[in-house]
Amino acid sequence: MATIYDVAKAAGVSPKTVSRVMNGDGPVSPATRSSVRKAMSVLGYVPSSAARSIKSRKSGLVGLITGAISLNPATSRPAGLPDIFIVQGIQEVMGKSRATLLIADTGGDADQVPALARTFEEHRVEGLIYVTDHHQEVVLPPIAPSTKVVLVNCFDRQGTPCILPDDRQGQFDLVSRLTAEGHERIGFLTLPADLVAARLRHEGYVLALVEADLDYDPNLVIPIDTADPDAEPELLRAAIYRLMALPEPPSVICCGNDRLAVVLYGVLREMGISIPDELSIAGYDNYQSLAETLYPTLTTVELPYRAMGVAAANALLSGDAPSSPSLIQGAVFWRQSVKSFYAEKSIGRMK
Amino acid sequence: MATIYDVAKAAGVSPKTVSRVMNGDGPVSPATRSSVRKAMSVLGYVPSSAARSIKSRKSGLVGLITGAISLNPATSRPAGLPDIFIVQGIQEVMGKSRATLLIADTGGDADQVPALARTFEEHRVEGLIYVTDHHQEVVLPPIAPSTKVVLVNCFDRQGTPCILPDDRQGQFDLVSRLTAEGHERIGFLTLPADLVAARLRHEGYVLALVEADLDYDPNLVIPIDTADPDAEPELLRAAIYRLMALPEPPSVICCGNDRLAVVLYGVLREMGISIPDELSIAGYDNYQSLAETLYPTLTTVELPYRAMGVAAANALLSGDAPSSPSLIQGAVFWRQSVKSFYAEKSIGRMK
DNA sequence: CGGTGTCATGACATCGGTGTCATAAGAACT
DNA sequence: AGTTCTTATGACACCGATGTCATGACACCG
Repeated sequence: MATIYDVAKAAGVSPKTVSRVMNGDGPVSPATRSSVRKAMSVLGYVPSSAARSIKSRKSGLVGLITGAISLNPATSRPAGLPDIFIVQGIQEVMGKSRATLLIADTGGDADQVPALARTFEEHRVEGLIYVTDHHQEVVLPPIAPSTKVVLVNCFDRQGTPCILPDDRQGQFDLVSRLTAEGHERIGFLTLPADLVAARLRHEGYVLALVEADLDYDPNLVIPIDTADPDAEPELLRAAIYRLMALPEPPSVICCGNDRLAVVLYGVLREMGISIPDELSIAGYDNYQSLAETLYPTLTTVELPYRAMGVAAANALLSGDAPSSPSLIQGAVFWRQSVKSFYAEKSIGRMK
Repeated sequence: MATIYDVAKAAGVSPKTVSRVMNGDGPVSPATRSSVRKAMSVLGYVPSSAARSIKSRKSGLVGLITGAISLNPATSRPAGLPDIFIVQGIQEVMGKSRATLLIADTGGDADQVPALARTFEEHRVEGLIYVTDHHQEVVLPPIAPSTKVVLVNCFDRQGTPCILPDDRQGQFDLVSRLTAEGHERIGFLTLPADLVAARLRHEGYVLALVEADLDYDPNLVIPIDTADPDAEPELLRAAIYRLMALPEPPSVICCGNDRLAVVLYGVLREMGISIPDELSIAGYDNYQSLAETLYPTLTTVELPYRAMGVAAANALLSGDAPSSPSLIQGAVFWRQSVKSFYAEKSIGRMK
């Protein structure tokens, strides 16, 4: 591969002059410039970013650590959501900047993270983004303090800047919308309580009930163990029996996430309960390929992954990473699976 | 950031000795070794890969150009398939090697490719993988001949090493399986003929008929224009009418891809035709999140994207990139949407 | 016409490592 | 004891770019 010296020799000038032509530094006469340009193209010269970054102390690289690529939910069942959208958001911003994105995938193994972070440090990345597949606490390996770090979908105890989905607000918005449509008995099939998202969404659920001046009935809230997907239909069936056997059964059921809602669709079909005429269903995540494909389409709350990625990349590039967690709002997507309770009642009367 | 000189000074040795400790080059006394190690950890020393690669001429980087991240089909409708699986396969192999993967996303804009390739050359990548979202011909920008290039899901006229799905064989296998199950009238809703995959799959279809000693009836083959997704249901409806109005209507319909099959499901539901009792359906791609979610689950041919990614990465790492296109086989996934024609007949008799 | 400023260019040092070769201290051998 | 071989280590140049400073050629100005 040709070097700057080869170009200089070919053009009959000094290496420094070639450098000037490339970077537009000092003044260069038009004649010299064109002969240098010619020499560069003849030799197929491409400057070495390694040599460059040695002096300038700037690599132009941003590192991204994720499991999103290997753990794409379409392949591996138990995985979380399409966190690949976070990567998309990051990419979208990085593509517009000068930075080159260095992506490392953990392959689902968190033990890989220190080694990957180390590799990034060797490449002198100017920023490091760490993305997890679900909202959780993490412990970062030691990283040079000069490297700016942004966490996405996770947080640590050191107060590293982080971008998080506003799960509490999301569930609050959904439930508020349900109450506004007349629903008063709102079932909630929550995710296991050890998940951060589950706790926050439950808080949002409670807050929305309070705001609507409705009582919180613990009988309406049933945690579903999602550890074993094969067991889910059975768990859901049992949960639905319990809910529908209540003196005042729910008119709508919120699922901890969209995937659970899909399974619930199947269970309800088997049980002969029609959605949304007999029971409305809502999910969480706006797992689009599910929510829009289902019949009826699923009302759900967006997990704003793409926006989170964008926020993370911007935080890194702008340099002023927020010191406190940055909560990103997700919109409620209102689709066919939820019917206004008023409508439901009137249809009931018309029968 | 600490340099090798800082470490040397702290340990009271020469930089070269520090280098020896890191790389296990020459002999180092145990005492010296431990004091160097200590100095390294105290200073938090991380060697600079830029400085290193200048002399060694090895960057340890592999570049990947793709649109898979930004063009994920779950977000943008008209896009192709989850080519992200190709990236997964590549990642899977790279993660096990020493190489670091540099990923650049075109954002769907092919004009970006030369610029991205250039950036990679500046980083002196040791290999370059170019992935497209569907089987097609491409034109590569000029790339230094020393850089090994592998194309995935695409090919060029220069005979650059490439990894392709064996579309012909895949369709052949599917149709052969159908004929083995007794189907003799096999409809085929093909993709537009300007797609490479469409041509190859059609060839496979014809070959399978020949092998089964069945006539090729052009009335059974209808190309569907997929340019405007909103128009698809109408096109499919018309196609189904035509097919079912034939003197001998098909007992099974092969769709150009799984997405088309999904739309067809909806159309058939509307038309009151049940799958697979009245008509069997097969797709192509094994777009898993669709094929397994649909009711009934969809029989289809796998587009072996992950395996293609693995093959590409291995070709690069092993160095002996195949000179001729490497065709990767995809398996037939036999699911509920196709019924044996014998079974169909017998049920018909039982009525 | 000499002094000053601008333009175009090059010499040289430097970034942070590594390859080459030299060298000093013992150990081993004659 | 002198020679040779090994072991442990350092001095120095070099990879390919860029920052600093110097220099020569003119142009401009009073």
